[in-house]
Amino acid sequence: MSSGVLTIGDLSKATGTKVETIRYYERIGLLPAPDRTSGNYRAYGKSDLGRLSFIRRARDLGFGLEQVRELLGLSDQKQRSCEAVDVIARDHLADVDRKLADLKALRRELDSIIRRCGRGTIGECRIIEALAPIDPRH
Amino acid sequence: MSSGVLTIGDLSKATGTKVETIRYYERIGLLPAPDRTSGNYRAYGKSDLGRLSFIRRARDLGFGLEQVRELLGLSDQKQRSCEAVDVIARDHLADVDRKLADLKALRRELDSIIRRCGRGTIGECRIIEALAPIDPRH
DNA sequence: CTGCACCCTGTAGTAACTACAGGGTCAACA
DNA sequence: TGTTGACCCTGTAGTTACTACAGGGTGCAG
Repeated sequence: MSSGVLTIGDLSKATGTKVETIRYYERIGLLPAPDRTSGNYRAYGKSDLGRLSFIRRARDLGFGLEQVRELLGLSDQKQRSCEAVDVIARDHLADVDRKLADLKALRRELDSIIRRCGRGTIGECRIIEALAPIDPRH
Repeated sequence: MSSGVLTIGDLSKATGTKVETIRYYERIGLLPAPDRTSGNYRAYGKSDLGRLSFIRRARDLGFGLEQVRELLGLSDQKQRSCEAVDVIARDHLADVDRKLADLKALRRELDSIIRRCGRGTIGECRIIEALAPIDPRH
């Protein structure tokens, strides 16, 4: 495969995405169906690489596929849709902050359990009682 | 339903868990099968509430169901040597620390997106380009 | 010309729920 | 007493975001 043409395997290696996942993204319309070679192989270009990189990165940041689709749509129509992107990102940030706080709390609890445990107070490892406040969230 | 007995709906409300999810947890053995009333309703107690609270909290923090199962095992096997418990707990602590680092990094990214996007001049929003570096991760 | 790595389609499996369908139970209210 | 209406039951099938085959074709190196 010469010049700027990439196989699905090239895309896979370049982005760290499994080949099956790339085909899946095509199936659900996140990636456009590429041209085919004479042997029916998918022939990708540079723009496909960029688009897939974006998808992977957004997924890595915890955006759902529908959110990614929305973000891609916003960038496809090169209008001033910055506000919409901002809303999506802010929404996600709030979620991350909540998880961060919870995780810090869990870390503290786990750490104190380890300290109690290490000192040999057998039978006092009450992890559930420590970690399951009756306080319901959501 | 009088005294300390809770219906599945009570548990659902108290923990923010869907009724179907509670039954699912029972099916896969995360929650013990509770006693039944004369009308075949599930009758839960306080300890079930605590256990479910813990499961939800751990799930919310990104632990998989198998990890949750292991964490629950920490508290169930109280007669176990403290040293063994300590090893498992430390392992989970490492896991928590990794998640914390990931989330912090994610938070930074999102925050920078929002700052560039929300405050930036409309029409200079290059979020998609910013999010899709040719640099492949993983 | 024969391996072998790679590609193709299609289907089915995974985790962790979530949503019905079709029916039973229970407390309240007229 | 009867009848709503909210709640419960089991069982099955759908969802999200992949992942893993099965069964077969392509392309290049030796």
